[in-house]
This record gives sequence, C-alpha cells and structure tokens, in this order.
Amino acid sequence: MQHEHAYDHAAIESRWQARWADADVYRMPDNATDPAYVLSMFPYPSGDLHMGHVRNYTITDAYARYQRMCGEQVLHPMGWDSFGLPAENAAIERETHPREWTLDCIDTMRDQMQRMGFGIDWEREITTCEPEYYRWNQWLFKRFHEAGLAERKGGEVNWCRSCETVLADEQVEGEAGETPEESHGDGGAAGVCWRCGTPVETRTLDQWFLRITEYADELLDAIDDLEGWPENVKGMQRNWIGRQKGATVEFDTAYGPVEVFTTRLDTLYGATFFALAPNHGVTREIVADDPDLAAAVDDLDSAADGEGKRGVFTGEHAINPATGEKIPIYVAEFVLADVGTGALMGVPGHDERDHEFAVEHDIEIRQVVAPAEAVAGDGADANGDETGGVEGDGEADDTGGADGGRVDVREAAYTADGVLVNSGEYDGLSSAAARDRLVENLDSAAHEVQYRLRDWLISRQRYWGTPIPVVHCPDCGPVLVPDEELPVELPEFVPTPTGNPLEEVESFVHTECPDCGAPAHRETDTMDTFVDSSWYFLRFVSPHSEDAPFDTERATDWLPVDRYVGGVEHAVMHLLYARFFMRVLDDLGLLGVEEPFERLTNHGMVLLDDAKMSKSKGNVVSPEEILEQYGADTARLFMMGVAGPETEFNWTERGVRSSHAFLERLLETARGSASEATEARGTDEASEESTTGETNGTGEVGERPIDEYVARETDAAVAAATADYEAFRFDDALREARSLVSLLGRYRDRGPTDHDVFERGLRTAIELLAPVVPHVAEECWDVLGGDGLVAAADWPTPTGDAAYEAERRLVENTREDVRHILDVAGIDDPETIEVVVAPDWKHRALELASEGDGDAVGAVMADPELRERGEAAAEFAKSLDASYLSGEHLSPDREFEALSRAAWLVREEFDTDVRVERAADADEELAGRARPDRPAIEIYEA
RNA sequence: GAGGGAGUAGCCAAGCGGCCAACGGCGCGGGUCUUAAGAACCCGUCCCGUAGGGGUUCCGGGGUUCGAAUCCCCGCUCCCUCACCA
Repeated sequence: MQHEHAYDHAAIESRWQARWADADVYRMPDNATDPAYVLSMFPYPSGDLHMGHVRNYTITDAYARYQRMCGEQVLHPMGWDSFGLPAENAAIERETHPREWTLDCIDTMRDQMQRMGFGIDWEREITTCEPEYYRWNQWLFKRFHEAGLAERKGGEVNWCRSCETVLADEQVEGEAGETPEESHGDGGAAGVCWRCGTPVETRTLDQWFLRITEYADELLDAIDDLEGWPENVKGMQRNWIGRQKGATVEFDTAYGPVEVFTTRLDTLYGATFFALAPNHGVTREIVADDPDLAAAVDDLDSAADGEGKRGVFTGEHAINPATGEKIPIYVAEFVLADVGTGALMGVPGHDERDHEFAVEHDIEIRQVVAPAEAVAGDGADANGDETGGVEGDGEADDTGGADGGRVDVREAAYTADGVLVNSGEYDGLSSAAARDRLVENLDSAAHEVQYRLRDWLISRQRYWGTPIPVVHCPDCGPVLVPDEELPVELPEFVPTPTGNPLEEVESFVHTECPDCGAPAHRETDTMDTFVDSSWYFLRFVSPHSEDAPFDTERATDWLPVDRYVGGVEHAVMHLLYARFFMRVLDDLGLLGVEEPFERLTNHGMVLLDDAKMSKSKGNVVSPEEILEQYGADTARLFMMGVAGPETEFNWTERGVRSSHAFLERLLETARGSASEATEARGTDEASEESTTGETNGTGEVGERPIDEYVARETDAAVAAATADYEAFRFDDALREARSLVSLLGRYRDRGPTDHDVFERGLRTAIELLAPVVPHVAEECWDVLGGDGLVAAADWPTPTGDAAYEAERRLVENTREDVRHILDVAGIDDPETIEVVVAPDWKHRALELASEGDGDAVGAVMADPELRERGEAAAEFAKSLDASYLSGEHLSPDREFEALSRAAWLVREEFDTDVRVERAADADEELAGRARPDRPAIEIYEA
C-alpha cells in the first residue's frame, strides 16, 4: 500500500535538473588547471541501469558535488563502453543493427542517469563504438606497432569445428555448473560453443597481440606505490603477473637437449624422472613412430584437473646435467604446455606433486635437502655458506614434512629450503647458495625469470568492435593502414549464420595494399573491447579532439584520475590494461603520467535478502520503479546512508521509506521556517515561558544558552561531516547532517527560536546533504531564499576553532553520568542538579603533568603555587595516568561554556533545575571532586 | 597449495596502541507525542552496585608494552583471487 507523497519528487526533480542544465553547473572548461578528476567506470550500455550502477554513480556524483562546493573544478564525465558481443547477439535476435540497438540503449541509460540527478558534463560524453572514438584505437594500435608492442604471432584460440570459426573466450560456455566468467587472453578453456554446443578445441592461429609482458616488471614493481589502492586488488594484480625467479637448465635426450624451468635448482641431484607435457614438441617426436605410445599419450587429458597423476613412460631417458644419471622420461598429464617450458625435472623428495607422481609410478624418491637443524644436529659440516641469492628464497622452516629436524621424504616431500645432502660437491651448502653455485657451474643453466602474465591477445573474430587497421597483401604481408586513411570504418552489418560477419562483406574485405597497390584483403578481426576501456579516461580530457586521441599537455595536467570507483570484477583485466596503456603512452611521449588512477574504490554489492541481485534469480529492485515511486533523492540517500561505499548492504523497503520520510520532513521544516520567517517578522512576543528556568544566560531569544548550543552544534556538524566527506565516509557524514536536522526540529518545537540561528542551522544541514540529495536540497535552498543554486554554493566552514569533539564528549559524558547517578541512586524526582567545573589549579596541574616527562607528581609539586595545595595537589597528581594525560582537554572556561550551553538538555530530560558553576562559585567540597573533563555533579532530591 | 582479506555484544557493522564497556543501524524494552496505531523524538539494551563505581569482554592460546579489540607469533574458522605454475 502506498501512501501519498508529501512532496512531489517528480516535479521537484525535473525542475532542478532543468535548472542545472540551464546553468551548466557541471560543465568543465578546457582551460581548467589540475581539476579534481572523479570517475566511475563507464558502463556497457545493456539497456537499463541497475542498482549496482546507481550505487556506483551516486558515490562519484556525491563526491564530485562535494568537491565542486569546496571550490574545486571537477571533471565528472560519463561515456559508453559500447562495443561488444551482447549487442551483436541482440541485433541478430531482434533483426536489427548492433549500432542501432546500442544507441537506443545509450539513450535510455543516459535518460535514467539524468533522472537520477547525476551531475555529469555531457559535453564530454564519449561512445566507443563511434568512429570518432575507435579511430584512435586504430591510431594507438599503430603507435604500439611502431614501438614493437603490437605483433602478429601464433596464438592458441578457441575453435569450433562445427561453426568453422574462432570463438572469443566469452563465446565459450562453461560445462556443467561452471559460470562462463570472462577470461580474455589465451585460450585453452574447456567448454562448448555458445551457438551449437560443440566442444571447443584449441587451435593455433596467427593473431594480434599487445606485448604487455614487456611491461611486466614495471607493472609489478609499481604496484607497491599504489597507496590509494585496496590491498586485494593489488594482490590480484601481483598474482596475475606472477613473477617467479628461478633457473633454466637443459637435460640431454636422444632428441637433443630439453630445457626445463625450476625454482628449485638446488634439488637437481634429487631429480629421478623427467616429464613432458602431452603436446610438447619432443613428445610429438618421441611418439611419431610409436602408434601405441601415441595412443597412450592421446589418452591423457591435458585439461584434467586435480585427482590422480596420470602419465606414460616413453621408454626414453634424459641425462641429469649434474650427475650424468639417466632418468626416465614420462609424458605426464599434470605437465602443462604453457607453464615454464612445458617440461620439468621431477624431484619427488622435495615437491609434493612430483612425490605423488613418483608414488603412483613407482619412481625412486631421493632426499637431497635436509632441514638445517637436522644437519647441524648430525654434526655434519653445514658449511655456513649463506650467500643468499635468488629472490624468494625462504628461511628454512619446519614446513613440508620436517619433524624434529628429521624428515622422511618417502612419506612426504620436504619442500622447504635447507642444506644439501646427497649432492656431491654441493653437500653442506644452503639451498640458496646451491642454486647460485649450480648456475655458475653448469653450462646449460641460467638464472631465469618467468611470468604468468601472457601477451594480450586482442584479435576477436566478431563484427562489433574496432577493426584492426591492417591490410594483408600477398606480396608485402600484413601492412598497416596509413594514418590518413583512418578510421577503418565498420561496414554495414550483415548477419551471418556462422563466423565473422565482416568476412562476408566483400566491399570491406577487398582492398588494395597501401604499399604496393596490389589487390589485398583487409584484416577482418576486430579488437578486444578492453582496448577501448584502456584509455577512455584520457579521451574525456579532450573528447572532440580530431587530431589526436587526447591533448597531451592537458592530459598530463589532469591525470591521474583522483578517485576511481567501480566493481572488483575489473581488478585485473581493465585496471592492468589501463596501467599498461598509460606506461606505453608515457614512454611514447604522448603523456607525462605513468599511473592512471590515484585512488581506487571498489564499491560493495547491493543485495536483496542477502543475495546478489540478478535478473536470473528474479530478485531485482529496478531503479526505474524506485525512481517513480520515491524519487532519485530517496534512492541516493538510502544507498549512501546505509553503509560505506565499500560495504555490501541489503536493499530494504523499510530503509527506503525512512529515507523518504526524512526528505519529507526536511522539506516541511524548510517550508515551515520560510513561512514563519515571513509571518512572524517583527512579532517578537516574548515567550519567555520556556526560558524562565534558565540559570545561565539572559533569556533573551538569541542569547540564551540553547541558541548558542544550536549554533555551536551547527559548526560541530560541519567540522565532522567535512572530515567524513574527505574520507569517503558518506554514511557518517549523512548521520551528522541528519542529526543536525533532528536537533533543529527539537529546537523549533520547544519554543521560540532565534531565527538566524535556526536558519543558519538549516541551511548548513542542506548544504551538508546537497551532494547526496541534490534535488531536495535545491528545493529547500530555494524555499529559504538561498543565493543561486546549492550545487554551486560554497561548502560551509565552521566558524572559530572550537574543539568540537572534546566539547561534545564532555557534554555527552556529563549527561550520561547524571543519568547513571539518578539510576544507581534511585532518585526519581530530582529538584536541582548542580554541575561544577574543576578548579583552575587542576587544569594547570594536568597541563604541567602532561608536559613533564613521566613524573606527574614531581612536575606538579615543582610548581610553588600548586605545592601550596599540599595533599590535594599531590593526590590529584598521583591520579593522573598516562591515558588521562595524553587526552585533549578543554580549559575551565571552555568547559563551563560548553556545559552551560548544553544545560537545557539535562533540564528538559529530567524536568529539573540545572546549575552549571565555576569552581570558585561553588561549594568547596563539591568543587574538589571535579576534575578536568569530569565536572562534579550533585543532585538534590525534591 | 600460493596470495589477499576477515573473525567485535541477538544480528549487521565501526574502531586498528591510551578519550573503549567499545560509534552507528536493525531488533528488543521503557518514555514523550497521539483518540489510537504508525511516524518522529528521548532513554536503555554484558554482569553487579541506593552518587558518576566495580567485574568480565572484542575467535582460541601465547608474547611485546606502564597500557592491546587494536602490534607480534601459533592455532582454528570464514570469504575472495589464482592454481596440477615446475
């Protein structure tokens, strides 16, 4: 059941959206100097905004608005990551063109964003599927190519036998139970074709790659300096790059030397078998004239994971380069072609996986490394050679099967470093030293660094992407299209039952070689869409530039993006590719910045009933509905108030309603204040009634403690909320703003208010709320007769330099103490509550003690005046512990003022008389009980 | 298995060396307002206590420190990423 809206959000929102547009508030001039660059990851235009988008953009919008109010020039742009497979699918399904479908979706989503009130500079909108944008993908591709960073080479890709086409990884559907998560890059996925269900094979085809591996070290090492990035993202990137330092070494075989990579060269003497990947070159040679063996190898499943260590003995042997021993060569399932060299030395004594294989195939297990303490215990010559060496060598610890310094490698592999045994001349060396020594001594051995990161395969055999600007000439080979001929535009879309539609467009394919003019055919592959998103944040700097992808000078000034907000799912791909692009562009002299994103925030998910919202599960709350029912501000306020940006939270109807109710109240309060101001002007009738009990203060409206209290709280709220906005703690900032509104409500309800105090409070609250609920804030601002737009107003600054925190704490603690006393003492009907601030000398003593070096009593008693206090001073000094000393303290005057201002709260709560006094004006005994931060309290019963 | 993160009162969730018995929200209890309900607002919500006190807490166990939810070590549990990675 819906109750009627006390405010017409639809009218208010569209009114202010129009006003913002008219006033061009979000326009970012090109001549700005180092503006605040606040960015949300741009969306794929799927057709509808979902809650995740709304949360994402609300976060950046609120921060951008806050920054703008702080006087910053703010770049908060939006664009569309609009190439990609779904559009192609949708076009086929709906018998339309991917471009039309995409542009329709963009229109819908732009409209939704505008209705959400996101303050975006639409003049800078970019759409990656437009030639104006993707021509620069092509241009950049050429620059990469010139720098030797784009190359064509054989790559493993997914191939569907039935469709006779290459499939992008996304076009490979996972088998039972597996989610077809995105995994770009190399092929090898085990799955089925998305169109026909045929199991996907792997083929090696010539494809275009960007050589990101050239930047592996740089990208990895620079992660340490990304201080504004979350640890998990940094960890994922490190992991993904996967640098591993070790060594290569060759084993001789009847088919020539075969290289292996190992991180544990020190275990070389323990190598008792040799293993090849099923599709290793040497495997093919061995198998070539042995059909039985070939069949056995064929039977191995290279995609098998986990259980069992299947393998086939080839009958061949390899020569251990260190010992000259002959060891059996196996073809093993667990050896992967694309890891290391596709071949490995098996050391069952010191590698768990090898151990398992050896046990299954009855291979000798030999110990060649012992825990350091075991060797020392034997009195063996441990040699003490700790020259250190290769990165990543760990201290010998007792992991991996060591037990009391003794290990039995027949039981389990001992995988830790230690001291060499059974290793001839290397016995007694530490693992690390042995690794270095072996590399020195063996001709075929060399230090080697390996990466998990592979070059980035950007070729995609589909229509809806950036055409790779290459022409294949029978004579000249692949030739790049000259810059003047860019962009290579996509031809009309012709749906084809299978394969890449581009191949079917003769007018596109048939062309001339730019070099020799001979008939040639155009490359029909398009680029991975991650190319588009690897530099889009640069395009926003000069979105209409026609002679460069972006203005170098301006980009160098504006970048990096100050705050980048998006989902964790882009932790590796997008964010790594973008970092790669930036570094290349920097090296090419097109940019003077190396890292794209200064501070990165991964927003949490929006849940419904503890589950991720998803269309397939049907548990989706559509922004469209919320927009209609409650309005944009309600949705924004709820999302921002319920949790910090990184925390996931549950969408609840209740929460939404309470946010909506708050906005209604706020609006009523503003309207009430405005009408009161007009009516009651001059009507200063004394309603002294409610002020008669005031002990401190004159009772004149505007000069009463309560007026001062409200004024002070207004400043305190500003101070706190500002710190919260700075720290991206929007939930806390909103709490401050909301509690200020609530205080103002009480202030108004309890009697005559000072109009200036009240209105300043209200205006301030509106300003604090404006970044999150911009429409209602504008409406209130307008009602109150504010100057211009709040969106363009100055962020409030607290007047004075008050210790707001300390004051609030003092007041709160004192109030709690009063309640506590009343409760514990069982006083039901207090008549007077007397609050006495500690005497000056105690404050002075505290000050001296905190300045002194530990000896509080000494420091205090050294002061002649305090010494005169005798016993009392000594006692007090003794009671000062370190935590008390380290705290922030108010002066006696400040304490007195803060408590006086807040006295009305106590008075109201307990319906009693309250007296706040200075020590000098109070009973001596009572004053004696007071300490700084802790006034004495005496309660008199009726 | 490797790397990252986390375990805080009924629940969610801050805090990350002293101001912490520990913010805030939900739930629950009391109160104000109201014809009533709801909303809103105020108070309470580990135990004991007739004056602001005391006791026992922040996964478990050790340690560092005058002082630890906060730092270090060990263990347990959970989440995420990568993974038969040589």
